[in-house]
Amino acid sequence: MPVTEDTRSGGTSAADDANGTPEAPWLSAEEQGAWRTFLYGVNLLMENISAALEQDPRFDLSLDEYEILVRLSEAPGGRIRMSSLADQVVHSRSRLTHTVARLEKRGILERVRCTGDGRGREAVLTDEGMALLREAAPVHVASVRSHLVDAVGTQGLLELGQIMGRTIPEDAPVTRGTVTSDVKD
Amino acid sequence: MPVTEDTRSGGTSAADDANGTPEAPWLSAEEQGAWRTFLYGVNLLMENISAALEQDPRFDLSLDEYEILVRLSEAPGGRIRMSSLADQVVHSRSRLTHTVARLEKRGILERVRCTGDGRGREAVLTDEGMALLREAAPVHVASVRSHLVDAVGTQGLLELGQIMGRTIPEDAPVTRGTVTSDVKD
DNA sequence: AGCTTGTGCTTGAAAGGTAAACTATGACGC
DNA sequence: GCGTCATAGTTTACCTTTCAAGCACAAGCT
Repeated sequence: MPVTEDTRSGGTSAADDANGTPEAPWLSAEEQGAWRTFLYGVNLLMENISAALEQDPRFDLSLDEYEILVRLSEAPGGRIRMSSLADQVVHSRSRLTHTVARLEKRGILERVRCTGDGRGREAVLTDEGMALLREAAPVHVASVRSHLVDAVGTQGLLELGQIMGRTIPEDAPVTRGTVTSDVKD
Repeated sequence: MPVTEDTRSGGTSAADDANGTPEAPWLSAEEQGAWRTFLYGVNLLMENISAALEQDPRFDLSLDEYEILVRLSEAPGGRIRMSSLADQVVHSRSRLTHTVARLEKRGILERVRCTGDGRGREAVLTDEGMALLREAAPVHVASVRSHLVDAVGTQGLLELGQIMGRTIPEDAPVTRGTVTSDVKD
């Protein structure tokens, strides 16, 4: 006896009837199925893509750590302020502090004071970090290809980016720039 | 100086030139942007949707725990074998053991021996668990609506499901059934 | 029966993540 | 310049996940 199932036939899931309660606007069976598939697919995809990077003994980088390196490598001067970096990779500040501390211990990046604002810190990619990233990048890209692009095609990937882009608020950090150029909707 | 950027103009990212090395078939700028947006969007979305459930003091359920309850509630007899459940929610066996142990301690489910195979265990949803799920479901659905469906529309959601479905292998557990019924591609 | 191998799940320690308190700096009012 | 408040990061304690054994039952062999 499913809990999250809508009984209304195919419908557009309108706001609920006019009694007082803020009644649950359930998802239609179709929506529900799509959401489940999406969630399962994303979980599996992330699992696979993380694994590709982690299992390679040359790196010892999680996908999250890799993302940090990528962001840094693309930033001017290879440096980004901690809080901004945290937002970009969607981590709590605390989590970023821990992760960056580990990476710093490995010599992959450094932390320096912000000039002009003594409170802030910037993470700066070291040459070793850059070298590691250069080694890891092809492996990562290959796994994105094999697990995602090969399955859904370039068009599918562009659509995924296009649609997910619509969930991202206007004032979100970075990313939105390169979203879509000439995808015909 | 970006590491993961393709220099070839707009291109279709063909397999590489004929020298020996398994050269990295980079992503085009478009693909790259889409992947980034997708990744960022998914991270943010999961963050938001988890938070909605976790912040409600009535439940104290992570999204992963919630997913476990949903799967159980939909299974015949409210029971699923541990390994199958692990696959369905994309957790390691160890992780599922720990999580289920915690849920069991809270009286939300029970673990019983499989009849016929003494090695296996089944997780069984208790009445309390079912009650909790019934309470939590509307909250979860509401957050999926507000963070995803309201942003991308029903059509967008169906497309997400459709496309992500293509990344899921044939022999994957469950989910694939309800993927799409009459989405025109 | 008695081994050996395989499978299903659990355990326990270490690594990683979360949440709340804490430190250090800057900003503002007076 | 001094008190208050806000902001940026870090620290600490606790909880969760991972990783590498480990235990229990099943299955096959001889």
